[in-house]
Parts: sequence; C-alpha cells; structure tokens
Amino acid sequence: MSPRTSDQWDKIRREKRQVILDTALALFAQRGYHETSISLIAKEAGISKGLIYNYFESKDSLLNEILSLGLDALIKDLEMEGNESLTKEKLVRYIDITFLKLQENPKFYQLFFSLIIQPRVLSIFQDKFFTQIIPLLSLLEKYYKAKGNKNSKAKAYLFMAILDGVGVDFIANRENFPLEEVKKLVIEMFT
Amino acid sequence: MSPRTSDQWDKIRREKRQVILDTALALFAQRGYHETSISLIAKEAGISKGLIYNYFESKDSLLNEILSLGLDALIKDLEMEGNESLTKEKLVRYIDITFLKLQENPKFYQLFFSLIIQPRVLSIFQDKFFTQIIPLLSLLEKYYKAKGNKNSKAKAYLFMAILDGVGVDFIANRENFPLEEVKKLVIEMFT
Amino acid sequence: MSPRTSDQWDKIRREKRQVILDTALALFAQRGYHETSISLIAKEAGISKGLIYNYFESKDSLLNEILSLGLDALIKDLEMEGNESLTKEKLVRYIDITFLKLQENPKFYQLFFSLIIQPRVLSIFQDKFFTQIIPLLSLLEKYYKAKGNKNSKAKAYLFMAILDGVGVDFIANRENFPLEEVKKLVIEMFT
Amino acid sequence: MSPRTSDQWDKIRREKRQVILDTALALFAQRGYHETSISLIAKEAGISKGLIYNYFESKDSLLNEILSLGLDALIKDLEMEGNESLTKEKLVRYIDITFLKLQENPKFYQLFFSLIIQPRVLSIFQDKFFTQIIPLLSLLEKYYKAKGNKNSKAKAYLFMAILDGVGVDFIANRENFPLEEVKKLVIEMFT
DNA sequence: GATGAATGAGTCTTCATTCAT
DNA sequence: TATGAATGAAGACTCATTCAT
Repeated sequence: MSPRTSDQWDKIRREKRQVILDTALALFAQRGYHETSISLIAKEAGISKGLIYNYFESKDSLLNEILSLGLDALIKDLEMEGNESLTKEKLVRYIDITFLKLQENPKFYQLFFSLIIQPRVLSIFQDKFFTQIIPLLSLLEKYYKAKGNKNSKAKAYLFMAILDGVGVDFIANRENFPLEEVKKLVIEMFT
Repeated sequence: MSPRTSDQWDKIRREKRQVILDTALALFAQRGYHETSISLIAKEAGISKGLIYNYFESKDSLLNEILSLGLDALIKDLEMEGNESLTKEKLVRYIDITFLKLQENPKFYQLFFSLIIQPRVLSIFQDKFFTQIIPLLSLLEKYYKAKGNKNSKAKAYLFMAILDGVGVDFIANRENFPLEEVKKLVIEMFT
Repeated sequence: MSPRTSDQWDKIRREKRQVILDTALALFAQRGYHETSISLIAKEAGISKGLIYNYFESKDSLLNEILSLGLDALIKDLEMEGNESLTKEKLVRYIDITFLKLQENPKFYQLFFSLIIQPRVLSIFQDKFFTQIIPLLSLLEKYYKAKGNKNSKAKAYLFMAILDGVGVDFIANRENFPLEEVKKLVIEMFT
Repeated sequence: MSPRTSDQWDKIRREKRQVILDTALALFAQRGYHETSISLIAKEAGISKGLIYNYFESKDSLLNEILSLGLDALIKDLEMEGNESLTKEKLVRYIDITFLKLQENPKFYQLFFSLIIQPRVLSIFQDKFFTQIIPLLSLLEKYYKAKGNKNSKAKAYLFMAILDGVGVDFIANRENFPLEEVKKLVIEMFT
C-alpha cells in the first residue's frame, strides 16, 4: 500500500540490472554480439524488451558495461601492488590466477577475445586495456632484465602473448587443451 | 563479337568470382563481417548486388568460401612434408613463415582471428582446422619428446598458443609489438 | 500531523494539477507535443510519471485541457460584452489586448498556432473555437456594415485573418517583426 | 531478358519517387507529420516500407524534399523579376496567384503552415523561406513608400502577415471562408 | 550473364500507460 | 496519494535476398 522505500527500489534495480548483465554476457559469449538481439536477451531474462532500456541506454552500452565490469574484476584480481618490482612469487601467482579465471569464466573470456580483435573495438575497452597492460609490460621487462635476459622487452611481450594465445586456444578447443600442464610449463619457462 | 568459347566463359567466371572474394575479404577484415553489407561489396567490386548471388549462395557462404580458401593457402604455405618427423630446421622455417605471413597480411589474420572465436564460425571451420592442426600438434609433441622434454604435449600446445597469441597481440597493437625480437625469442625457446 | 480537511486535500489536488498543466504547457510550447514525453513532464514538474495519470486520463487529454483552459482565458480577456454592438473604442481595445498577449506570451501562442492547424487537434478544438469566433465575426460584420463597408463580411474575416497572420509571422520571426508599428497600422486600417 | 537500359531505370525511379512524394504529402497534410508512419505511406502508395528508403534517406529527408519542391514551385510561380521595382499590376498578380495556389493546393499549405510554426523548423525550410521573403519584404516596402505610406515597413510586414493569416484561416475553416471576397478586399486595401 | 528495384522479416529503440506496493 | 518498475505496441530503419527484364 505504501510506496516502496528508496532502499527497496535500489535493491530491485540492482538485482534486475544484474540479471540483465548476466543474461547478456552469456548470450553475447555464446552467440556473438551481433547474433544476439535485445529481444532474445529479454526473453532469456524473462523480462520485456523495453525494460532493458530502463537499465541501459543502448545495446552498445550494455556491452560496454559488461566489458567494463569484467575487466575491472579481472584487473582487481590480478593486481600486484603496482609500483613495486615483480618477484618470482608474484608472477607465479599472477599466472595461477589468470589460468584459474580462464577456467572459471570461459564465457567472459570468449566475449573478451572476440571483441579485442574486432576492427572497431569499443573505446572504453581499449583505454582500460592499455592503461593496465602497459604498466604490466614494463614490470615484466624489468623482471626479465633483472634475471639476465638479453631481450627482456621481447620476453615481456611474448609472455603476454602466451596468456592471450592460451586463452584463445583454450576457448576454441576446451576439451583437448591441457590447461593445467600448460600452466606448469609457462611457470617453468617464464618465471 | 565472335561467340566466346566455353573456356573463355569459364575464365571470365573464375576471374569475376575472384574479384568478389578479394573485395569481400578486404572489407570483412577492415570493417567486420556484420558491418559489411552485400551492397557495399558490390559497389566496391564495381558490380551489381544481384550478381553476387550468381556466384555465391548467400553472404554466409561467401564468408565460408573466403575462410576455406584462406585456410587452405595458409596450410599449404606452412606444410612440412606431413608424415616425416620434424627437424629443428623445419620448425624454424615454420616459425619464420608464420611471422612473415602475419607481417605481410595482418588484415587477413585479423579476419581469421576475429572469426575463429565466433561460435557460429567455429563449427564451420573446426573440421578443416583440426584436420590440419591435430597432426601438427602430434608432430610437435614427438619433436619435443625426442628433445627430452618431460611434458612434450603441453609444450606442443603452448607452442601453438604462442603463435595465436602473437597473432592476436600483434594485430591489437601493431605499432608497439616487437615482432622480430619476439620471433627470435620463440625460435630460441621453442626449437 | 493533524489529518487534513477535505478542503485542504482539494486545494493540494488543484495546485498539483496546475503544476502539471503549467509544466506541460511550457514544454509543449518549447519542444512541440510529440517531442515532449510524459517522463519529461514528470521530471520537470518534480513528480512521478504515474502521478500524472492520477490527474489526467492520458497525454492527449492533458493537451486538451491545456488548450481548453488557454482558450477560455484568451476568450475571457478578449470578451467584449457579447450581445452589445461593437464600438471603435472596443475594437481598438481588442486589438491592443491581442497584440499585448502575443508579446507577453509568445510561447503560448506558438503552441496554439502549431496545434490549431493540426487536423487531429482541430476537431477537438473546433467546437469551442467556433462558438467563440463566429459571434465575434458576426459583431465585426455588423460593425463594418455600419461604417459603410461594401463587403463587410469579407472585411470581418480579413480582420481575423490578420490577427492570426500577425501571430504566425511574429512567432516565426520575432527579432525582425515590427509588432508595434503593425499594430498601429491595423488599428488605423481596421477600426 | 536483356537488362533494362539506363533510361528505363531512370523513368522507373522518377515515377516511383513521385508516387511516394505525392502520397506522403497528402498524408502529412491530412494527419500531420508525426501521426503519419512510414508504414502507412508505404501502404497507401502500394509499396513496401523498405522501398521508401531506396528513394529517401529518412522520414525527415522525405519531408524536407516535399517542402523543398513545394517551396520551389511556389516561388517560381510567384517570382516577379527580382531586382526591378514593384508595380501595382505585379502586386495584384502576386495576390491573385497566391490565392489561386491556396485554393488549388490546400494540402500543401496545410503542411506548410503546420511546419512553419513548429518549434524546431527544418533548416532547409527556414533558409529558403528567408532568402525569398526578405527581398520581397524589401520590394514591398519600397512600393508602399513610393505610394506615400508613412509606415511602409509595417505595411509590408502586415501584407505578408495577411497572406499567412488568410492561409491559416482558410485551411482551418474552408467551408465558410469567403476567399474570393477577401482577395478582392486585399487587392483593394494593399495595392 | 547482369541489373537494380522491390520485398519483408528483423533490429534497435521509444514511450504512453499500467500496477504492485 | 505517490512511486517508478514493468509492459508492449508501435516506429524508423537495415539489409539479405529475389526477380522481372
């Protein structure tokens, strides 16, 4: 009878928003962005088309939000106390977490990789990506240099490429890819 | 105005077909599959929309053909006398060619990578892909085993992942990626 | 926290209703009817969307109400003791008020003129409009006939047309239109 | 069997384009711009929705084209050898044609007036309007000054306002408006 | 073979309106 | 009374595909 409190509205909004995000992520990853219509997302989420626009400005911004949140979470997990130099221990942990995340949330990575290569990548995506990747590359370079590697820059780039390559190949061929063994090998060869 | 022979007609058909394929590849790579309309392909190729349907059943089959032909060419270049065992020399050559191709035709790889991850495409693609990749993985595994690597299977997969990862990263960040140095490092670490 | 009397409730209702009407009029005039959403009216009025439907049946009926009230006010201002015959003095006053209103509230007139021409609105509107205009035309006709005008009916219609035309042109080109001078001329030529 | 010649295509295009323009004008005038959907235009024109977009970029540009063509035609008919000064004869002719056009094509005028007042007038419209109206006002002013009118500027503006006012009123009340008589009166009072 | 007009299903998006609280 | 989430019908627009010539 009495109108809902602000808190109640907030909760409803947050929850519904999350439902939409989850549904959209699953579908985008599974079928690709273009092959996923707003109608389908609505149907899968059990809501009306219009409601999606109550929570997101456009299909595009829905994607942006998914990527942004996903990247933030990813980054947060992988954070290694920025400025300090890298230790072997930290690097091993970084690799561990990366492989774990990949295994836990392949859908997100599938979406992630499919978009990172698209000719017109979303700007938010590229920004966030580079502001995180560049410092990491720099840390890695120092690390390898300290270990006596001649071409430490190349090794840093190669290391990052490996993480991406493993991601792509694991997604493309999840049944056969020996993720655990490969992880061990990466740790062995790159730390 | 003498009537053309059957052979001449054939030649004309083959050439026009090739024009369409080339134009479509360039546009798909440049703009993405969905952002490229049949109209645009026709305009760029200097022909009418309708004519494309004279040569290809659908937009989809046009893409399939492009991928199929591209993959064939790629495989052909990289072929290393199938059954025989792998030598260090051969592997180095394989790496060389892979990096060279990547550098020569990044647009082409961009299309490939962007599509390889798409679920829909994967299925079309996987057959051909795996019939080529699996034997290669097997060769690599033997090679590494012969070299005394404990986990030769993982190393074979890792090697393939590296090639993909380098492709993805090089495409995503062509200005900064130290392709030549990375290649040297790959040769050093994986042959 | 004493319970409000019925009168107080009534007052609150009337005031809120007026807020909605005022806000809607301002927005309709400023942006046009179709470009103004109920959401926007609610936001500008500082209330919720739903509440508007507590006071008005539909967007359409809200517009109708605005027009109806506006027209009533307009008529009231311009009223010249109905039945009696028209004098030069009264006609001058009528012109004065018309031009004054136009100057004071051009937005309001903009809405009026823009809607008066719309076929859909015309029908809603015509009844009220014509029951007011026809008598006025008749008074004017008598006035001009008494002054010896040959074609008094045409002159009456022309006079009304002038008021509309001045309204339209003044609204369309407010910076340049010499309203005051034109008024003098109208008085000179039509009284 | 053989493909159509360029001329044939041209004819088809021109004719179909005209059908769309005519249908759209009738509907826009009858129901208003916003109340007329592209679907309806297509249905009335006996073609598919999509085809309209083969001929016009958007609903907006369709309207623009209608107005642009209509104004051009209007202007052409009303043209009075620009630079020269105005004579009584020319002015009478101008009034004659204006009233005639109004009678012949009330639909266009209805659309015209309904749009000229809209808050957001189309730019093309305003441009054309002012480049035609300003010079005419200037000619009129000279004409009235030459005739000894004290306030020739106001009279010029008033004259233009009358034409608009007559247009609006005639459209709003076509059955009763004594167009012919009013025309005579305008000629009498303003030439 | 070649053309491009024509189709129509499908897409994203808007917004008046309803309704549970 | 007041709220704003939720609905769903409708709108503009796109584009792969067809077909008469």
